[in-house]
Amino acid sequence: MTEPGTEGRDPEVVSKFVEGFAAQLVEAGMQRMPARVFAALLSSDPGSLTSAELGEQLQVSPAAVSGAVRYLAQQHMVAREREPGSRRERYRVSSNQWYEALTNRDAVLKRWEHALREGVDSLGAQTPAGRRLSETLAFFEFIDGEIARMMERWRVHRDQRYGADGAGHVG
Amino acid sequence: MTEPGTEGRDPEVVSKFVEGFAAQLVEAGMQRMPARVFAALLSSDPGSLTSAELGEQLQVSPAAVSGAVRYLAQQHMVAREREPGSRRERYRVSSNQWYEALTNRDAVLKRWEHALREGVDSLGAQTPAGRRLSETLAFFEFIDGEIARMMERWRVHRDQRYGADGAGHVG
DNA sequence: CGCTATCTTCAGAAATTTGTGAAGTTAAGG
DNA sequence: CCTTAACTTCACAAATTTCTGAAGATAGCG
Repeated sequence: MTEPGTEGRDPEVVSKFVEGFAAQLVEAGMQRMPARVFAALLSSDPGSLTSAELGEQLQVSPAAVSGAVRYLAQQHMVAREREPGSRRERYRVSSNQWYEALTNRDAVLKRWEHALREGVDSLGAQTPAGRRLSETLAFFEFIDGEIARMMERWRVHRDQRYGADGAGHVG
Repeated sequence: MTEPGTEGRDPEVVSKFVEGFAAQLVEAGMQRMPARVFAALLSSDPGSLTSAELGEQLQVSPAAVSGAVRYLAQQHMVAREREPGSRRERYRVSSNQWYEALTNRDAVLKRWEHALREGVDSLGAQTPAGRRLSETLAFFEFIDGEIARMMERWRVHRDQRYGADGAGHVG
């Protein structure tokens, strides 16, 4: 029987999930390497891996890992942490990671809204096109506010389920 | 010589919005040509253009328009309509289009959820990794339900703003 | 101080994606 | 039916993206 540590897992089973889930992310628009790295981290037992471990598991160069991790960090999809007393770095995900990423997603929405406002101004608020842009803008503004409230509800929901202090959940 | 749908408008102003907004969509992960076509439709006065009009405005071949429109139709981002008494086709957007597209987005979420469930099963629900996947799955299931209710609230909000029968808004 | 483990950057090869011209298909109109 | 306008498909060329190996930078450790 296998220990509940990283060592006792069937690498092929893990790899099958990693590649399958990554493929779904790719299909939804994510770049391939970031998707694979994220899936690998998500399905690791400690929730974090080093650059070397990622490179070995995914069979890619350190450079590829470096690029993917930089991208993921920018998107708030992974946290980088320095291992104390070592020059190694660990890349970490939590089960909460999508919440974090989505929360920081509204920067994109804000830019869309800005572009739409410019469009309304330059095409004329009274033109048919201007009105369409304006209504589209209203939708995004609505969504914007809703997402914030939705995330707050998720926090409550999760705390009820896993405990308000986070004890007993994976992190 | 003004094109239908661009009468009295400064093509350069229109183009500036189209390319700017398309660039934002591209940055968020959308393919370039679909993004440009969508932006062009959104900022047209009639809310619809023919293949030829799109090709001319964006300076691309009919083949490129065809490909972009097929993609957009699959994503529920444009509607195709046959012009009666003509062999021409019109591609249409409404200010409501993002609502439509987002509503149909949950097919993606469902596939993610499916992949995560497989992961929980194959890695073991009692392992740390399995628990993390399980909690991630719970988040998506929560989001799933929330989005449906959010869209219903948008419908109500929009009807209050523009009238329940849709009169007076751009379509 | 060097030594070396570790990550990052960079130029270029390889793979993928994207857009074109041309041929193919479909259907309106005579 | 035949012609022809209009969209679609396809093979290929061009542009872009992605990944690698190698060189470079950084920082712990002796």
